[in-house]
Amino acid sequence: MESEKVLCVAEKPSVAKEIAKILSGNRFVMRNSRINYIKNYEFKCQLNSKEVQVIITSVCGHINALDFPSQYAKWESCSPTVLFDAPIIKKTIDENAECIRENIFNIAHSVSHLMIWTDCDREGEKIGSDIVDICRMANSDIVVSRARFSAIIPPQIKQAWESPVQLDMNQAEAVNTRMELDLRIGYAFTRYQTLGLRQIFPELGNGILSYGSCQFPTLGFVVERYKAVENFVKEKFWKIHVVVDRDDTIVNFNWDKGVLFNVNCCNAIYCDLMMDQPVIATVVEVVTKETRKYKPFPLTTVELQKAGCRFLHISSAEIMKIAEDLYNKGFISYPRTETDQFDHQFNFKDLIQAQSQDPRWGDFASSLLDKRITTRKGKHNDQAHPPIHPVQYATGLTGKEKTVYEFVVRRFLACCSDDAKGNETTVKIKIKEEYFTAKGLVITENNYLDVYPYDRWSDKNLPNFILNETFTPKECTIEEGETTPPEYLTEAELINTMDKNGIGTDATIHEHIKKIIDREYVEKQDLGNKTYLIPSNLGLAIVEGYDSIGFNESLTKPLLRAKMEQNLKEICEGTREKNDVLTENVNKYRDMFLVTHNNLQLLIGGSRDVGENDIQGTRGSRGSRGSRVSKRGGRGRGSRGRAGRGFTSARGRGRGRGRGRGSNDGSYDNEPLNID
DNA sequence: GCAAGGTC
Repeated sequence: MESEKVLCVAEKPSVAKEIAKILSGNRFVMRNSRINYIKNYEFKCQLNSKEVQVIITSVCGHINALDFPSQYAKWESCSPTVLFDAPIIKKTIDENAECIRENIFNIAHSVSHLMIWTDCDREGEKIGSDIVDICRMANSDIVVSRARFSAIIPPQIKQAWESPVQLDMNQAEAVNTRMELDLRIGYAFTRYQTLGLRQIFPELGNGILSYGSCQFPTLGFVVERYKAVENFVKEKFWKIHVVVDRDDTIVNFNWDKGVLFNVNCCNAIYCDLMMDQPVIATVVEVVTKETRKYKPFPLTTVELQKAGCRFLHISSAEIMKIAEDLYNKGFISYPRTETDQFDHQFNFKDLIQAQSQDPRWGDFASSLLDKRITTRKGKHNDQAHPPIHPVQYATGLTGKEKTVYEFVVRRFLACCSDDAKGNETTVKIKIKEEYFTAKGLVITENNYLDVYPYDRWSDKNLPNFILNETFTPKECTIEEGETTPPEYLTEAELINTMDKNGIGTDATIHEHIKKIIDREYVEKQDLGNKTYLIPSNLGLAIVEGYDSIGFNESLTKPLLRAKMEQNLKEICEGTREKNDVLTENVNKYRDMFLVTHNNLQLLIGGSRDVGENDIQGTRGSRGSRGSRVSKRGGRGRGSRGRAGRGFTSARGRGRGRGRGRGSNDGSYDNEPLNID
């Protein structure tokens, strides 16, 4: 009797290949599909002490997407509000996805079992459920199971093969919900904002003013920091500073009280200290203890992007492109991972060995080979991918690829090394009743710092002080200072903030940042030797406009997305139904849409005398920064006095044919939008 | 032409 056939489908080609290698012991037949990067791997394998025939293939991320039926495709075909309730259709993403579907469909005819090997996360369950649908269409009797693995290494994969579980349909439903909400809300607000603002500012041309539940909070973070800088009010402070000259070394002692914001208070203390001359300081504490500079955590996508901006001066979008290229060439591991801990069975030695031939870090790598490797363990594990690490020694790389590969290797070797160690000495002195402290550092072991130049730690020389000795300081002065404003947001900080607030995923954070730049809501500016993200007039005006409407839950803050995420989690946990969450969220956003529409004057001009001051008018002082609209020329005069027109739909009132009602009397007629 | 999420 012919043995049973099992079809295994992974989320991406590289995983299909790895699983095939592991389960077949590298003895498989590889067949092409109609897409050159999708391969089918065939071999025989034991399952429950029976021999089965296995075919492993993959999809390439999502197969299906949601869309509105074609009659809604034209922006003017309906009022944007209709999109909150319009029917939605499921379709194959593109022609490639169609070929991938066909490949699976054809194989499914001839197999009895289907095993899903997509990533073990929410999106993976959804992709898996789409694969099941395809296979059931071909073969309604197919027996379905799901492999659950926490890393693509032999023991985990073998374990997953032998003890499969069932797909988690709750998670798939959560993703279906997310897809539908993102589509409805994103399209409705985007069309509304775009068509409406184009009416008011024709110089926007064909520019799109998009709304998205991730891109708006991202923009919000940039604006929030910008305003914190602009609105910053300096405050003066005073402090007492002690300088000691010993053994030809100047030692600065910092006041334990830090700074005081009351000059009289500071003066009183200072006068008291200076009353008896000469001033006598007594050493009350000399302590030396071992200190460490911790080696880095294993590398995640978010950390790679932050490091790219900070150390390598490469934007997050570009570093992801480069990392994906390095991955596709087989030099580094999968670059989209949240995992910051290596599996305890991870094979470090072979990977370190491979690096030992390099003239730059080879000696360091060699020195690790006879040591026991321990790495720091972060708190994240996506159950699918290990931290980013080099998988092969690479030669012949140039430019930024070389830079990024070098970073990945050095980071990996740093993780495998030891913390840097040193001795920190603290000297505390007392003058009357005031205490002052100085610290020194002697580095005793560089360890990881030798291979990881991106971190800095340096010796700080401190001469000898003896407990209870007394001396007269060289100087004891009162100093005035003032608080300094925060800096504008850097891309690395933005990535961090998005990550912490759950805006976007490791694979999409950089896309959202790129999007708000492409939309000209935000621009990059070099100040000094750093690059900052600064909102354009347009970005600032939109955020201020929405914020001035005063929603309970701001469209430009992360909380709204967080609540949606919480609802999705409830679907995953089985405590809420998809339709329940859909209805609640669609209603919520529809309400916000209507409130927006009823407060157009606030959106387009804030509460600042709409009709007289347009957005440019209120932002005039910042015009020199080269905003979207001013760059396109003539926004100032051209749009002045037009803002009061309010949002109007393009339909029924073509551009330039407006009747101009409501433009100067502050009244708004919302009817023309046709939002019914 | 619009979203966010996968991935090549």
